[in-house]
Amino acid sequence: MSQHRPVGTPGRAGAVPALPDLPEATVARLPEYLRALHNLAETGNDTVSSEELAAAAGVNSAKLRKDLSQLGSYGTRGVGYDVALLIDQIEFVLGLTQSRAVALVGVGNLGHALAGYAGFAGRGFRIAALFDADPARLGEVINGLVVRHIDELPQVAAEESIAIGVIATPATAAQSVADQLVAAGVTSILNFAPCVLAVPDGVDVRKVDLAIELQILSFHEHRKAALTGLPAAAGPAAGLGSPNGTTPNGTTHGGAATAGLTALPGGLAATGTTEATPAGTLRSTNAEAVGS
Amino acid sequence: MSQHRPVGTPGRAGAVPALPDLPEATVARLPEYLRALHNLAETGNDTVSSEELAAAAGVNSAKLRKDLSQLGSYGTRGVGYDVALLIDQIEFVLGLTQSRAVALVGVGNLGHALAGYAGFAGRGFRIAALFDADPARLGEVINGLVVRHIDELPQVAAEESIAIGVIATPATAAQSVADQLVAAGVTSILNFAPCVLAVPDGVDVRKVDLAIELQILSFHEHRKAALTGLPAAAGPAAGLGSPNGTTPNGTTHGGAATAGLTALPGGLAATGTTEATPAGTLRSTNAEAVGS
DNA sequence: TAGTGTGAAGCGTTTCACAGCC
DNA sequence: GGCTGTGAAACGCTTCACACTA
Repeated sequence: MSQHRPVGTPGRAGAVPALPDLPEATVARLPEYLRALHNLAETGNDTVSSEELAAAAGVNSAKLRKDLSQLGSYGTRGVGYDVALLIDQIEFVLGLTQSRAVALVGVGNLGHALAGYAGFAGRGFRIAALFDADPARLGEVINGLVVRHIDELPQVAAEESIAIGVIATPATAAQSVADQLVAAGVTSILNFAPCVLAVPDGVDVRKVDLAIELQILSFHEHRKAALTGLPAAAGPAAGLGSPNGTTPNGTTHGGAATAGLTALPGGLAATGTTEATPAGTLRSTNAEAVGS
Repeated sequence: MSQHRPVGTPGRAGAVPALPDLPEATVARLPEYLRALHNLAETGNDTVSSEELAAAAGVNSAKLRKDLSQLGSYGTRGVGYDVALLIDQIEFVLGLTQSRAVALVGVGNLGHALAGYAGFAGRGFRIAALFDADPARLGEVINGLVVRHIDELPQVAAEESIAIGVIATPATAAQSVADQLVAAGVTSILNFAPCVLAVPDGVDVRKVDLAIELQILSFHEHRKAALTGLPAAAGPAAGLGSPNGTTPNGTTHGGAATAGLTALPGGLAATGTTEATPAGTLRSTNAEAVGS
């Protein structure tokens, strides 16, 4: 494996060269590397060492090198990585050489924010259509897009070649929306509703749940309080030790944070693609929601 | 370890009994179990088997049992778990017996949505204060709270005993905000800005980045397309196989999804608490933002 | 009989340390 | 000399399978 196949030549997607079987953990970090690389490129850097890039992405250099080597990366010993080249490589692997059309369902509180989010276009995504079931919201124009009824999803999805859907509805509606997305040909779903979705094989689901993120932080607060013997939050940064120490668990206190999971009882926060359950089963009904 | 210490008696937090050293992966799943349990309680269930609860939470029963046994759980062989008791246990471990005050910084697009999010109160959190640096936004009332200038953070944090901060500002402002939060005594941060934060030891950071979530989904789309030989998205659900099959990687296609990481180049999506970098270093400057 | 609790095996990920190359 | 690429060790998490118990 001294020269792992380059993963395919960036530039034209279409020849679709064999994609390597990247570890999920690596895939999850590539976007972070990509962001760091774009920053470096903007500040005029042509090359980076694994040490520098790792610092910018919040990981250690060994991990970064191993991740990049999985791509059959183009580093130069004694020098580092070519920033522009690496950007192309990663964008190719992530399938970002084409702009992907995304359907957003649920234009409530959160849905509005997502629809207005500027960070998509620059990252390879285009919100192609907005949907909702609430008649009161239909016709509303958000960021230049009209809110359509969810029944129009099949046609629009076909017209716009939509393969990715975002669910920002209340939990009660999420499963039904997921079913409709799948029926319309969507094969990847980002779910902001606080519930578990059952989808057929071949469909990827990622969950983002804010409340769960906060609850995980709460656990650590609780632990810290238990350790110091203080019941509540202490005053301004009292005994903060030396910068960055890594806890056995991988949970790092201090330093740049990155890693873990999430899910929120009525909110946001993200988990990866995983686990299987008897599809069609469970249809949890959580009152509070994110969207409308 | 036939009878792992019960983790402490739920009810009064203050005696602060020794919290067990839970694996991060377990901690990240507890909130999901909790949500599932609340759903079950609402539908009148008094007890659940590991099989049922696992299905409702989107994990397999072995994992669930192992997780709950870490808490020194109160299951009954041949019967299952007492729903109410388990809820108490998990809420205690997560430190949710008290309502935690949260400071939200950045009331732009996303910040607004978060401030108006109803799912907090019911989950043990209370947004106690809103901050922004933009003079145009000061004084604005969102959901009953006035937007204050970030300079007021120290006083307010002390008055309200705020230990958790949420950053929903542009990436350019995030590090500075984090520094101010830490200086005000905040020891847990949920970061929605697409950048790596450097914080002192003892402070936990979790990152939520929507664009990264989408990019991870994009990778899977890319892979699926490469496998089927189709360049773009196929039409409506064509050859979807049997429900739920688990891929070697842990990445599951189909079935309920949960797990992984996230981070978004200008957006949302969550990662866990982790990794360390030379604190104080890097201060990436990413143009596009989330908040104002 | 039904279902929890848990050693032990299996896997994936992280970290180490260094060979190899520029 | 400096830095990448990578075997191999270490670690943590997941899954299995079954002893144990209500």
